[in-house]
Amino acid sequence: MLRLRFAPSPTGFLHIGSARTFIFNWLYARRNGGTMILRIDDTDIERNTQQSLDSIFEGLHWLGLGWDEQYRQSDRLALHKAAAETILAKGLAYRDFTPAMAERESGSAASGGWLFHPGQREIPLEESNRRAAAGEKFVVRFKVPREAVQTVGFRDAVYGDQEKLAADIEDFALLRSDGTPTYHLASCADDADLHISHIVRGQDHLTNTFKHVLIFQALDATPPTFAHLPLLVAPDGGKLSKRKHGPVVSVTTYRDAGFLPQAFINFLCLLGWSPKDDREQMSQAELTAAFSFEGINRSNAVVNFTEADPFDPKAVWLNSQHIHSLPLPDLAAELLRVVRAAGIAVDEATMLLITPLVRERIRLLHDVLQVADFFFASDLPPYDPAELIPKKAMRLWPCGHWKRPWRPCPSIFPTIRWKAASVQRQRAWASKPVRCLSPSAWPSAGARLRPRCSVRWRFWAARPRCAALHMPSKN
RNA sequence: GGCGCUAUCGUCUAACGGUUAGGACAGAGCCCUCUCAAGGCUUAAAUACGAGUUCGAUUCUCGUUAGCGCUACCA
Repeated sequence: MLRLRFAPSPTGFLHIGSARTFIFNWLYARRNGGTMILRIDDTDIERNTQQSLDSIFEGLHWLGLGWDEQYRQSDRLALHKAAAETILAKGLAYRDFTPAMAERESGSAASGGWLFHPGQREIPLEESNRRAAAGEKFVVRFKVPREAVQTVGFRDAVYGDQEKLAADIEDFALLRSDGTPTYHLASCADDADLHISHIVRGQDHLTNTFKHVLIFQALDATPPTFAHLPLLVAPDGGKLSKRKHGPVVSVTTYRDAGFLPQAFINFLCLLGWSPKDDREQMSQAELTAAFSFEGINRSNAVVNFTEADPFDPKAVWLNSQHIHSLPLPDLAAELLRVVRAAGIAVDEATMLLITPLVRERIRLLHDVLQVADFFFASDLPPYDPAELIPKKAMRLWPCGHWKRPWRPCPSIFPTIRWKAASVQRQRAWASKPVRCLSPSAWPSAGARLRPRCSVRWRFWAARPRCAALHMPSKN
């Protein structure tokens, strides 16, 4: 049974990178008939905010993809603690009584490469139990096996086989000194309990996965399939952060600027994933049908934006394409919502009349407020009548168009003109020098070429003439 | 510092080891056009660097460089 999960933590608004992770999880689940689970990873009580939680649900609801099951880690603390007890009882973890502050000083910065606190690993279980019962503060750490096990490995569906020396993995914490589980423990315990089959998440967790594999093994659970996604980064290659880049990294900003959710999803999918057949505009059904881990790229993708132009131009273009292909009544309904939200009273019938007039002029839904403002104004600003084209200068042509009389009607003349142009173009192509026609001009002259190569070369040499034949016709 | 991951036009990306390195966005030009769009056509623009394997490397291997990630009682 296929079970996928998206596990955001409510420590900030819904980030576009998180949204993409959700979308990829969802696409894989829907593509293969799996179950989509939303799990709120709220183990960090101090940083959680209700506002963040609201932002996450707001964003996810706008995307409109939905999920099948929903959990909250804070409801499952007993499970996490039980998991920690199990690992401790097996002798695969130990209590570390080092005070929290001392660690910072003697930690990674000074020695460079910190693995564990000396002496803590070897404390006998009886002494450990006694000190814990006496009320001494401790952290439960995973006892990374460094003698028996040489390497930890797993196969990533995107990055391939991964292996790491156990000697390079530090003894990470499972339980904090206040008894609450850390992310690593809570996440793995829940993934095992919920029978998650595929973990699709950001590449920032790639090196954490070695730790997670160890936890899964300690819990006698088979590790799920992992698929890590390349990260979304800012134009300077750095991390996308709200503090540095403002609201452009929040999903709700795109909603409020007039993006269509399907266009936004389309855009995010094209960042780090490709259908490999040059398709750009894709519907939700097409995306679902085409999605696979093989199409996922391995390098980080830049989201292009500037202060003057806060949205990636490609996202805006995709949005305009989705607007063009949206049925008129649907688009009218969307625009009506936007216009009414701006405090303008319009009825549906009027909006339906305005929509075809603005459809090709708007790239974001909110552009309608500028492009069609004169429809909503009760009195127009003053203008120079000389700028207007007098009606009598126009003439109704047989084809049904209003045109100036001295200009030919487009449906009568262009056929001939286009033909002329086409002939000219063909001549231009024919006169263009075609390289590599003779074998002596082939690269590495004299080298033995396989037969199929020469077939290819002939095809390429013949291409210009084919191109002339495939010139699009006017109608 | 240690460990890991990555590297194709400005950006997103394509290319069984054999292509004139393809497409899209953004840019430039032309056409269409009463305007603005939309659309059509054209154009400029890339395999980070250095070795190796091979008849042949964007593709495989190694090194260098650069970027990113992890290295928390954050997630």
